Amino acid sequence: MKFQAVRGFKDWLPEDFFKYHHLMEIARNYLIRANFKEVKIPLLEKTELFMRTIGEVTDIVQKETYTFQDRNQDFLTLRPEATAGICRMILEHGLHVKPKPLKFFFIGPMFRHERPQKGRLREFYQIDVEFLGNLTPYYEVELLQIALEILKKPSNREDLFTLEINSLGCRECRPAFRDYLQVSLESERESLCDTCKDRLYRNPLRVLDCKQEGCKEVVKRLKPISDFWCGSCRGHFNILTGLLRALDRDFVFNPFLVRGLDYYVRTIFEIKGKGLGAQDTVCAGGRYDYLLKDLGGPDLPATGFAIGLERWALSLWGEECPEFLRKKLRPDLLFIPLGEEAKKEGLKVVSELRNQGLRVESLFEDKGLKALLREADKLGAKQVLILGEEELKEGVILIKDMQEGTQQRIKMDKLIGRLKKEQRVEDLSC
RNA sequence: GAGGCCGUAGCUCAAUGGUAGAGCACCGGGCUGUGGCCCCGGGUGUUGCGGGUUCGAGCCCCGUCGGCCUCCCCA
Repeated sequence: MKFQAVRGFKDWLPEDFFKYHHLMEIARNYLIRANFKEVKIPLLEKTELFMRTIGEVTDIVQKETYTFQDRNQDFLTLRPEATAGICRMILEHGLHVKPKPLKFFFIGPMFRHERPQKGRLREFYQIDVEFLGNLTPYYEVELLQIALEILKKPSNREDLFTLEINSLGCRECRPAFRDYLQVSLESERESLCDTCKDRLYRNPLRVLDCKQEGCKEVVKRLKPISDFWCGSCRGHFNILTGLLRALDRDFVFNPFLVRGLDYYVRTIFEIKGKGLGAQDTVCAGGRYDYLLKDLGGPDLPATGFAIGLERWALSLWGEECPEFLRKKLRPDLLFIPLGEEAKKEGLKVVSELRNQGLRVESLFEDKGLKALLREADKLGAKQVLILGEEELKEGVILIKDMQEGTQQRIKMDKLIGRLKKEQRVEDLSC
């Protein structure tokens, strides 16, 4: 084969499409019910936007973006996440003056140049949800509930997902923790891995997230970030977790949870899926209270999360396409004409049936009825319409139920009424 | 970006360094007015690609591309 898809980029075959579309629709419907508004942002932004928001020294910006110069020599970057673009959109269109809270969601592909493995692609879809406004813990818990409800909806199983939560503190209290980290890590510098030695100066919080044994040992002896929370952050977090408990929502307080994007402050969280291997974060998010202001906008607290579509599907069904979705690949009706006249008439019939909302496949083949029925069987058609010379003459058509094996002849002009009554054409989209 | 394992037909997988195979799928026929079953026939292939070693390479070596796993990072 001469050409193959670019590494880490995947085709969606029909089974995949049904799978992903099904999940996107579940998320979309749920978010609309919570009165979030769907938006679309461009695939590309000026590179500068991502450097300013995600952070210049983050891994994402330093080594994972698809960045290039266009014909005007402008530096452009394929979006590695959606929050930056949404904030830009809000400010560019002055949406921040509209009544609060602002609630948006966006579904689309993101791009990161990482080494592909299970659950990690270079082009992957995110369901991105953003909430901007006067952020009380109630709103935050509401948002967490939305994430959890969406994730469990397709399977109705909550046990597939676990919520981990932490607070990074605000701009008042985080510097103290950062200083403490730097000082105490400095004294144990020799036990740290090379990347962490580097992180010590550039982004010490990330050492907390390191998986190297040596670093983990050091981290274990540190005081948790919660010791440094200011009164306001502490109070906020306690109310939030209290609400979760009152709602019987399971969660794990993980004081070592950090995020890879610099704009996060205060509450952050990850939802991990089962059976996913190393890449098990299905959903992640948190607050970015200062982001809008840093971009020259108003002081507007905000929070959001993103669900990784492919990972979500993996956690639910593995690589498989579940039977209930596979079924939807099959046509309800298959039209089989016999002879040239029947084919001509058939063009009218199938068109009319489709206009009435029925899902119809046609087989304009020069084969015998036996062969055509065999095709019908392979296609999994529920019912077959047979139109031959005899039927044409009499103005009738045959309806054969493939499962029952029964067959009826019916007047052409009564066909549509009859089918509409019988067939409950549900959601044809997916 | 680093390390390990892997790459044979559309799919799942065989083949001691000695003529590339099986099952499923697919195509044609038995079968031009009634499917599922059955029977017959067909291998559909640049063994990922490019070099090298060898009388001879799917097998050994090097490179490369791709996949999986781990690190890293995150959705």
